This record gives sequence, structure tokens and C-alpha cells, in this order.
Amino acid sequence: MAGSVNKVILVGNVGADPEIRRTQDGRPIANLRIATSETWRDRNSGERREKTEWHTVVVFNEGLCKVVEQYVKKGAKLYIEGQLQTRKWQDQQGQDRYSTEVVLQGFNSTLTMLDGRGDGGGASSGFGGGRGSSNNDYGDDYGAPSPSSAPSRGGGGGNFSRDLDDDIPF
Amino acid sequence: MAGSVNKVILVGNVGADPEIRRTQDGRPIANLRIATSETWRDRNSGERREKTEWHTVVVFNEGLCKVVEQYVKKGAKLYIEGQLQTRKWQDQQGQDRYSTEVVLQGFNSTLTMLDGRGDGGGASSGFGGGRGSSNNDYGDDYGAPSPSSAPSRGGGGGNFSRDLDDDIPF
Amino acid sequence: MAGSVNKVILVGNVGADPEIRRTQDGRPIANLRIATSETWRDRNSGERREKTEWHTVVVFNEGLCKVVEQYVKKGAKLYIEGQLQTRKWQDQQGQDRYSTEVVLQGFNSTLTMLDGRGDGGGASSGFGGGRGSSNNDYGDDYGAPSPSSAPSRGGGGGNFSRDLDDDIPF
Amino acid sequence: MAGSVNKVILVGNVGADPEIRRTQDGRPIANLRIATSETWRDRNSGERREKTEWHTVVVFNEGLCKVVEQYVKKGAKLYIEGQLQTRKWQDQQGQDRYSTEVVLQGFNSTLTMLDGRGDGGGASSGFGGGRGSSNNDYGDDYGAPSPSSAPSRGGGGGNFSRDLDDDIPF
DNA sequence: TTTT
DNA sequence: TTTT
Repeated sequence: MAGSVNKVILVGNVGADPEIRRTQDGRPIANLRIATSETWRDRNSGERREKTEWHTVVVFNEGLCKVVEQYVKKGAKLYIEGQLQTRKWQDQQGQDRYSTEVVLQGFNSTLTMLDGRGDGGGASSGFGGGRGSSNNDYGDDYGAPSPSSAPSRGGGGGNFSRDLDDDIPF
Repeated sequence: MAGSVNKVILVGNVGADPEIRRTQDGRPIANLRIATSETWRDRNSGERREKTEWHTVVVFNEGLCKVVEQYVKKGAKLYIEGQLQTRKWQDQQGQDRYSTEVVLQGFNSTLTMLDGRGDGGGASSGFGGGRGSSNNDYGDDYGAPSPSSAPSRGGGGGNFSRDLDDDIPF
Repeated sequence: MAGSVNKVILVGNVGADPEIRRTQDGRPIANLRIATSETWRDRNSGERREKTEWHTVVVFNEGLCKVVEQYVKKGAKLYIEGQLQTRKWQDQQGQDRYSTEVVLQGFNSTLTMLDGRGDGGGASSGFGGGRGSSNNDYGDDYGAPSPSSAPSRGGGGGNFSRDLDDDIPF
Repeated sequence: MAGSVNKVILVGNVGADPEIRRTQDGRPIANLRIATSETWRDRNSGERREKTEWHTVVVFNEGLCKVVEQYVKKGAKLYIEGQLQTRKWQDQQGQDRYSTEVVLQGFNSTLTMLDGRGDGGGASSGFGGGRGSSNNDYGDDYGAPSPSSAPSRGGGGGNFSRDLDDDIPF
């Protein structure tokens, strides 16, 4: 379809240490549960109320998986940018079931750590100090950034020397 | 939880004419199915491939429901901004099931028509010509902000008393 | 124009304590400077580089101004959702100048504190514990949230009992 | 800075045919002017008002530049995702001036055509028929990911060949 | 079930 | 002028 957009932005806290699985061919897949919540004041009772929403986040992007593996722990606050994806599966009775997940895969996904937690052990040094990560963090160049008055910010994402495998699963 | 964000942005096409239900107390709820898709070229075969994702969108916002009711038809292209929400329900076997929907409710939701289609009957004239709608557009009047239980949300842009010259700057 | 969207999303740190001004008719306007930055590794030298971008944020939304006034301090990390706006003005030579700002005004703006800082003095207790604020945080009701299978999610925007004054001053 | 986000999302119409320049080393840079507008009803007079905002968009991303060059014409409706960037320059009097632009550069930028306009001449056939473009669409081949300085970024959606079972029934 |  |  021409011109469509499918984007999810979450800022929330990770409910448990992430699970990292691997595909047969060795690529990592990270699973996260992220909570967002809203609070409001009940008009009648005047009391404060809160509603928490849990999101399943699946990270196929290999670079972001590494970040998750190394830095993301239970309780970490994350900024996530991904896509909605509904997956069909069969339960034990053979009935069709559907699960909707926030998928981080490909160029337009981001995962950024918003607090210091989960960075324990100085591990984050690999990412330049405290920074959990961001998609734009794995390897670029800016050999000769725009020489003009134009903002260089460079190749933005530039030249990935690794193999991109941010492919869609099922 | 402090500081969370739950946001979904979709640009896609409506798969069928929307359904409008009403709660016991008369508030409308609109249901939409929206398709987004991605295309890419297969690395091996070189052939073009496409994957379509279907999203269930539920509109609780009363103003946006009116817009949906009047202007949104099968095939319309929409910009949607809402929140992810997973709802639990029981199937006929009494088993727990979950459905994840994009919910438009409250101040931070938007629905904007991106094409002229679905505006049949000149209905859109009520929206200032060609414009299907926008959240900040159904707002009727801010002299007497909603005293009822209905989300006023209004405000949107409010009442500009100053002089504006929005000419093309530099 | 039919169907347009103008949205800015920032997560960054406040560079200095906010300034709060007031219009003649007493409405508050808050000014913030927010820094975002990107880091990358230079392809040639292999060294880490960083680029910081400074954003001027102007808060017209009265509720959000209160939040800024009470909780936002230099160094605070914020999530901001607003709109781009370019303002024309004359310098001392009478020449036209333009300034582009991120404006928080009206229903579709958000400001959320992402860290505990700036919440000093237990001030944040008014916001339900640790939470700096969010737009959806000032007072709604949902007396009898949707009784059906439909997600109530309530809160969202609901019924503002206060007077909305999210208008554009300057 | 750890964990920052700088994102602009625009849906609007192109005010004039884009200008394409080239850097000394031959890389293209496209400049676009995009209009967004809001309409509202004046609280006092009850009359409809409209405010148009003009945005300067600079496309450094090479793939997106090609799309702009080939498909984007005056009047086209676009979805744009980029970053805010303020550039300093000197006017003829040697005074510092600043211009804020929406920059499309790097992995997290997107440009999608939302209408058929600008696709004249069947040019769009190269993009799979009618589709103006999308960031994840100009990338053609991922068997031989870009060896050059050009952002491969590609990947986006990439090549689905593997079998995955990501069953996360939650 | 949309759209191209 | 922030932050890491």
C-alpha cells in the first residue's frame, strides 16, 4: 500500500530481566515486557487512580539485541520505537490465537536507555559512558562530514559494516 | 509509574466501513480496521514482496467518533494517533484471551483524514473544505467548554486572539 | 489544508532553570532550553564523537506551565511533545528575523518528567509520587467507566473541570 | 548525553518543486518547504480560522534524495520523519543568524508519499507501482549491502527468508 | 478487510 | 546551557 506508517513509541519500565533467545542460524531475539501507566483523578471520588499497561516488545534488530543483552535489566526505563505486529499461532486446542507485539526490527527502530540503571558493572563504557544505547550508535563514519554550512550529522546511520539482518520473522 | 509514554501512530487505509456502537449511557464507540503495509525487494529472488498489517482501532473520544461516523468510509486513508491497550476477555470455553487495540481516547488522540475519499456527499464541507477532520477540528466552540462528562479535550489550539502572519519565512 | 500533522518529540535535558513569564492577562508562559545529543563512532579515526542540539521549548499550556514551574529544574530529563512554530520578529536594525520553537499548547502537547530530579521537596507528591507530570494528569473522571468489554482506559483527557486556556499569546 | 530523542513528524504539502543541490563530492541534498495547517473555530466570533506553518526540510539521506528528485513535486502530500537541527550562519552584516530545519539523515528518517501526485510519468513504477516511496523502499538489494559511504540503512524489513517461531503467548 |  |  502506498504511503503507510506503523509506529509505536513507548517510554516505560522493564518488568523483568529480558529473555534472549537465538534462532537456528544464531541470530538473537530479545523479549521485553514494558509497563506504561497513566494516572488521573477521579471526578467523583476525587481520588487518584492509576492504570498500567503491559507491552510485549520483541527485538529482532541484532545491534539492539546486544544492547538489551548487556544493559537492560528489570526496572530499566526505556524509550522504544518500533512497529505493531500481530502474530497468529495455535493454542493446544488447535485454535487460532493472536498476539500483538511491538517489534523492533530494521532501520526505523530505536531503543534508548533513559536511566543509569541496568548499566551496572561499567558495561556501558562500551557505549560511551552511561549510555545504554541508541540505534544510531553502532558504527558510522563521518570521514568528511558535509563541508558546507549544512549540518553534517553525517551519513546518519552511515555505513554499516556489519551484515544487516533485521528481517521479518514469520 | 513516573514518566511513561504510550503512543501509536498509524497512517493506513480503512478496510471496511466503520462500526459505531453505543454504550448504555449513549456514548459512541467506533471500531475501525486499518491496514498498513511495507514493501521490500527480496534479497535472493529480487522480487518485490509486501506485508500487510491489520490494526484494530477503537475510538472512545466522542468528537472523533462523530468524525468517523460522518466521514470515514472503507478505503479512506487516515492518520491515527492513539495508545496501545490490551484487553482481557473470555472465550466460549471460558479461557482467557487478550486483544490488543489502538485506542483513541482523551486529549492525546488524533484522527485525521488524508485523502478526499470518504468525504462523500460534500459532508466535509462542514470541516472547511476537503479536510476530513483532525482532532483539533471537531471542536466546536470554546466559549462554553463542555460541562458534561464528555471529554472536552477541546482547547486544541484554542482561541487565537492575536494577529498572525504565517508567511513563509526564510 | 486538509489532513496535516505537526509534531515534535524530544527526550532531553533541561539546560537551565525554566523562565516563567506572564501575559498581561495573567496567563503563564514557560521557556525551556532542552538539549538532545547523538553519539557515533568516526569511521576513520574510530573515535567517539558527539553532537548536541539545543531546542527552545515554549509552554503555553497552563497546566503544563504549572508543572514546569513547580518541578522542572536545570538538568531535568523531560519527554516533550509539541509542535514546530516559526515566529517572526524584528531585530534592532529593523530586519526580519525568524525563530523556530517547539510549542506546547493545546490538547496534543505533553510534558513528562523522566527522572526524579527537579522533584525536590516532595513537591511531586501532588502528582502521585515521583511523577513530574503529564498532560493527562490534570483531573478527569470516569465515574462509570465503560462497563462493557471495551477498554475503559478512562482518564484519557476526560472531563476537564477547569477552564481551558491553551491559547496562543505572544 | 545519555538517552535522548530528537524527532519531528510532519504530514503536509510541498509548497514548491524541491531543489536538489550537490556537495563537492557529489552527494545530493534536497530542500523542501512543507506546509502544515490547523483550523479552529474562534471562540468569540464563531468563525473558522486557519493557521499555516511552513517547515524547511533538508534531505541528506541519499536514498531519500533520489525519491525526492524523482517523485516529489509541488503540492505533494508527504509524511516526513526527521530531526530538528539549528544551523548557525552569518548574514551580510556578519551577524550571527540561526535557521532551524527538519533534517532527514540517517537511519531514523522517513519520507513517504501520501498521494498519487508527483508520481507522474509512470516514474513510480520503479517503486512498485504508485508508491511514492518510503525509506524502507529505496533499498533494493541486500545481498550486497552498501560498500560505499552511502548509508545502507537499508535492511528495513529486509529479506524474509528464515523460519521463526516467536511464540510468546503471554 | 485496505491500498498501490 | 544539559547530560553521559
